[in-house]
Amino acid sequence: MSNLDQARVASRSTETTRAALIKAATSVFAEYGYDGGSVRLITQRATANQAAVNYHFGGKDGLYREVLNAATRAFEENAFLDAEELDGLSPEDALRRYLHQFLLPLVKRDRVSRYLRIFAWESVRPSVVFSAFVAHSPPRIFLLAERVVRRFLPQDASAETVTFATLWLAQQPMFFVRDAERLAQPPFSLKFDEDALERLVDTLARFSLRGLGNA
Amino acid sequence: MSNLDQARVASRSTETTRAALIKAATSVFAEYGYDGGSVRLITQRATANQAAVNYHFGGKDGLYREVLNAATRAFEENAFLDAEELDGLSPEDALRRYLHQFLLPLVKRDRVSRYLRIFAWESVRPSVVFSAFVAHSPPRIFLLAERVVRRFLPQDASAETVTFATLWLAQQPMFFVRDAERLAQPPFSLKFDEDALERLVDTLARFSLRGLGNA
DNA sequence: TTTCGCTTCAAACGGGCGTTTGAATTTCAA
DNA sequence: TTGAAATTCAAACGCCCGTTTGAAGCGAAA
Repeated sequence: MSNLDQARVASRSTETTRAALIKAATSVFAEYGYDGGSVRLITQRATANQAAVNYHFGGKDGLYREVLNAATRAFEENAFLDAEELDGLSPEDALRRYLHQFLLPLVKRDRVSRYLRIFAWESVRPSVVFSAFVAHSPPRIFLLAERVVRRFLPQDASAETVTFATLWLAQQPMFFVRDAERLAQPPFSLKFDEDALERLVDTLARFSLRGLGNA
Repeated sequence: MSNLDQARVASRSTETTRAALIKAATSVFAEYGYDGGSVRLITQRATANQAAVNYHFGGKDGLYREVLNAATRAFEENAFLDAEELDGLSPEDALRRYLHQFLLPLVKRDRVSRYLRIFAWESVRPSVVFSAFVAHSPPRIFLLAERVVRRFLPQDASAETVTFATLWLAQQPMFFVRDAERLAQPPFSLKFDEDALERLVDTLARFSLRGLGNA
């Protein structure tokens, strides 16, 4: 495998192609998930040849790992949410902030939003690539939900309860992020402008905090 | 199309094949969803020829519609949950009963459980077949969540709020039903026996009713 | 300018999918 | 028993997928 050697003396063209492929792959995987996103569509958006994916990344999975690496890096740089910042807030505000940040993809289409959508896809049906990836080094973003949940649970809560609650909280915003396009159409017809986003944050935060009982 | 004529004078063998295909399709679609379930696997489980699906049902989509019809019929016969029974309960008990019935597939593998799993799949990424099917006649099961939710919301709640809340409640149990196998493995390792089911119902009902705030 | 290694490219490969085909088989009324 | 209709069957078709191939293009060192 001379890929590493190639990278060391990479020409500008090489880096251009690699970057274009990673960028295109990020948007395609965010839209369709790993299994649903095709190499042909990625290379088409990157105006690159189909074989380029295999040449530069060893395959579709290698390209995806590169995207996941970039996402992990972004989250480690707290581009999404600072764990320490969370601790400085009250439990209620921490929950609210978590939901708000996670629902941002509904109105913004920046880089972090695409990463969040990819994670939302993986929370539905994890690809083998992703499973192997998180088995090696669990992404920080997954620990944020647990961090928020623990603020509410008693110290002596069982591991099962913590797992239930963490999975539960993590699912709250993911559904809306993943299915934004579908929810925009009948029979739901939900339009997500910034006001609707705030109302959704309100609703989810209220339900998450106090449930339907005090709605 | 002489399919209708054929059906009218169908031999016993015809009905046997049709029934075997529908039964096999129900289990395959419950396991893998519509897109993920292949005709080859269905016909293999039914010990039928691949072409039989097209001959008897006009295609994979026709077979799926047949399964959806059977599911709709089962739910209309209140095999899952009686809408009037719900109204007889307190809001809290109605919610609890809704969650319990919806989580039953975690420990039972009967016919209704398979139907529920199919709906859980469709709640993630609806197939075009399903979308067209529910556009024609929305299945009763989808109205149950709204029925439960309305008990908690004020009379003058906006349509958007009702939609938010209904989608929210419907998602609560679906995640666990859909991903039962995955959650049974590391890193979650959740074992769903009947006791764990009760604890999960407890947790979800508590969160849904009173949120994390009073956990 | 020639040469050599990196990169691009169009084309094809192999495999899974739903579907179609046409012949063989079974069924059942005449 | 015969003959036509209904059903089954193995095989192939066409499509999309990720990947491989080998030649062509390109840039920089000799």
